[in-house]
Amino acid sequence: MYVTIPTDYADATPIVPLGRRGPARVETRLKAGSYLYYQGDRVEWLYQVTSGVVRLTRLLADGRRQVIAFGYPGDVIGFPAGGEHQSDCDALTDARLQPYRRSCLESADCDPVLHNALLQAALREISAMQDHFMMLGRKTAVEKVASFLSVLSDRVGEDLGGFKQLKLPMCRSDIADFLGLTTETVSRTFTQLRKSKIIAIDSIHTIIILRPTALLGLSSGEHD
Amino acid sequence: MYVTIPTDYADATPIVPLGRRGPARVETRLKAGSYLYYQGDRVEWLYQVTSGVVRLTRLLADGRRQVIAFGYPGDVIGFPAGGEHQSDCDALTDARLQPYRRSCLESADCDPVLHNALLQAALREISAMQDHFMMLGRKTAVEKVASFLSVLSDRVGEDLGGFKQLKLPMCRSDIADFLGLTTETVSRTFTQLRKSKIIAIDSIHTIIILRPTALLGLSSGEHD
DNA sequence: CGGGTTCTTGACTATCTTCAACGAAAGTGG
DNA sequence: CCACTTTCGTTGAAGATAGTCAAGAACCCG
Repeated sequence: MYVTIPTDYADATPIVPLGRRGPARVETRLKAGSYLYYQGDRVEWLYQVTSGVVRLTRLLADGRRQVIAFGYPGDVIGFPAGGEHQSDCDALTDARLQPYRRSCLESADCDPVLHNALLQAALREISAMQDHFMMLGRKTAVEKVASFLSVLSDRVGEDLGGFKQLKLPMCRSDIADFLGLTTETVSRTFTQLRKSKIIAIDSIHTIIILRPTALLGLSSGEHD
Repeated sequence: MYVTIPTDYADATPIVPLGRRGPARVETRLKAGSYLYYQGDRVEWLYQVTSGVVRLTRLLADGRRQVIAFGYPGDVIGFPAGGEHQSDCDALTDARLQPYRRSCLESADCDPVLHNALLQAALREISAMQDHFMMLGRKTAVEKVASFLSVLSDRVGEDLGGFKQLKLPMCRSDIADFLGLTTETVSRTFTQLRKSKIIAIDSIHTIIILRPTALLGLSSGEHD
């Protein structure tokens, strides 16, 4: 998932219809912290996250890291290029994933409906990544963090007596590497949002959105 | 094209085999400055650039702009999401483009070879965009500009008695909006590279790469 | 309870942006 | 064809945003 400006996630995350013809599908289970694949691995499978959260990362030679995306339920991950995985993937929480053969994306032979669903997922991915370009290239720290929280709370926030509660399974440095910031800046920005009563920090990994409209405003450049 | 770290463009830009079965294909001609499509337009066609250079852009409400990509010969542009174009596209130079029906991407019925070629182009696009994330999120101004020039000269530089000459059809603000910088910073970085004898600026839109290895070094974080 | 990791905060710094001015290049109309 | 205007690129000075370095607090896990 590319957390940018809110989009219609009802559209964005249809549950892919399962192919009827393939061999029996076994859901993959992944423990928190374990890797699903590494950059350079040959791609045999794509996956749709069915529960839990995974993290896609890339490394630069000198250790700088970019978190490419977080994979939430409904997201399809593992699109190949040149037959190889383009990032590392590991689990932030225990996760379950539905695997699909790479061949189902690359040819319609095995199941036309599934083929098309995977293709549409790839096209949505391209569009979402374009949004993320704007985020990385043109937004300030506050705008980035506000966008991040805003989109996540729309997508996976839990209603909590008028407010929305948001669990963040990733650590601050993951958020930083996703948004192109440092952990310190992320932390300071959280504090700033807390002090202006836009969010409350229930625990390090649990945020409560007090004023969603204000948060949304900040995410697109309104001041204060 | 996403100008990031050099990749193997021999692989990256195969000329898509033309479908044999479709109706006669007419090449689209586009004059410099004219638009091919706008964000929100319904997608009828994808295009492969056959000559010239096009520019894909997105705008934020307050006028901030992100150049998503430059389309050079071989690049496929116009991937749809939700049936709509996700960016504006206009021509930086007179350009010719080979159109392909959107249906050829979305179904293998019309021409399986073409369908697969377009699909592979979409997958390469995803991978290239991931590289560009690293560029936007984690690189300094010098690294960004050096990467930009390095990749472009590999891909479209012309040999010139030992050196490589590079024509830049885009203006400084296009480069800035592509790299997530300001025009002033781009301009200053060009000057800096010129003063360290790594490039020469023949005219505003013509660069000569004097020390490609040094440029490549800068693009991945070597100092000086 | 203790040790290690993660998060927060502070002080300082660097990089990049902003604002402004000027020169060069390109487009326009007489 | 030339003067005029406009746009684009470069440069300088000043300022702001985010990064770096460092220390302490909070949290987690055995």
